[in-house]
Amino acid sequence: MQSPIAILQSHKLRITDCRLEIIQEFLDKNIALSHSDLEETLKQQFDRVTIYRSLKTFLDKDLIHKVLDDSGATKYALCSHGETVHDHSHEHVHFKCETCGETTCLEDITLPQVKLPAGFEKKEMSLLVQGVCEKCH
Amino acid sequence: MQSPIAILQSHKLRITDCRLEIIQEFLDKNIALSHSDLEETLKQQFDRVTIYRSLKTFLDKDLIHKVLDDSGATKYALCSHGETVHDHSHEHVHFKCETCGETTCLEDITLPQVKLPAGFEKKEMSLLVQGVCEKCH
DNA sequence: GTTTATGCAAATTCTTTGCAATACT
DNA sequence: AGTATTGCAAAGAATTTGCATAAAC
Repeated sequence: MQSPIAILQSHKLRITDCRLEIIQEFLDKNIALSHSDLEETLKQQFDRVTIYRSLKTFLDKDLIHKVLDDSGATKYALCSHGETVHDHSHEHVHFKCETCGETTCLEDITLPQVKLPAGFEKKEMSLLVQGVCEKCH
Repeated sequence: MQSPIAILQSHKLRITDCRLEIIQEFLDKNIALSHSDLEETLKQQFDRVTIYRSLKTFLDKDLIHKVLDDSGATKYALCSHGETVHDHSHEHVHFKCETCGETTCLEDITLPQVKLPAGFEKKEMSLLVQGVCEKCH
């Protein structure tokens, strides 16, 4: 299905060890990851800066997106697990477990229309639900 | 209505200049503020650390809450502007303007019920809408 | 008078930048 | 070969901690 190499190629990015491992980690874990999460878990040891720059590049190329988090940590997740890259789901729904701290994407949930006050233009919506996940019950 | 002194007293907190000014700033601006926002705008010059600790104390006492932000900055807003301190506090709806960067609370909007997958327990929900506010149009 | 908050110094963590060396296409 | 990425050093934010002084109750 989705291989790290294919993902990089489809975003016209050069294939490097660091990038491959980061993407692999996102695919494996399937939860939102922060820079320090990656720094700790990547098998190979990469420079902190390299990981920062990889994340920035991925953000710029819409390969990952930021996931809201209340802890102050900046977390990221892969965009559109499926194939539709252009579809640009500007709606993000995530669940963060207060016990284990893991943030997962709730794929199936669609956000209702929100009617904003006059003069406000909506471009993007993110819903973060916090509670306890099934693993921690 | 809501005076900084009354707010501190009702939360059983000592009344100090720094705390009063921080609360006054939240009341005046009525937008989510970060530590550095406060550091820049408070009339009196307080130590960075004092502001950090005031915010932490306010968080602990549920006088303020964190407001989600994609920029990495940790922002805060007063809890329950009105008097109703009951259940509504567990739903936050905010609008962040991509142009001016200001985050405002959308009081009137109520979040729809979200049905989580089995095993997930919901405790809190935060919706962040991003776009352009009326001032920036 | 006791308790709590403040200011200062300093330590940590988080993130960015410049530059030469290296790897990718 | 030419361009982009990496690693290293170092700078700059953001946040936390310890301790003596000062302020609040």
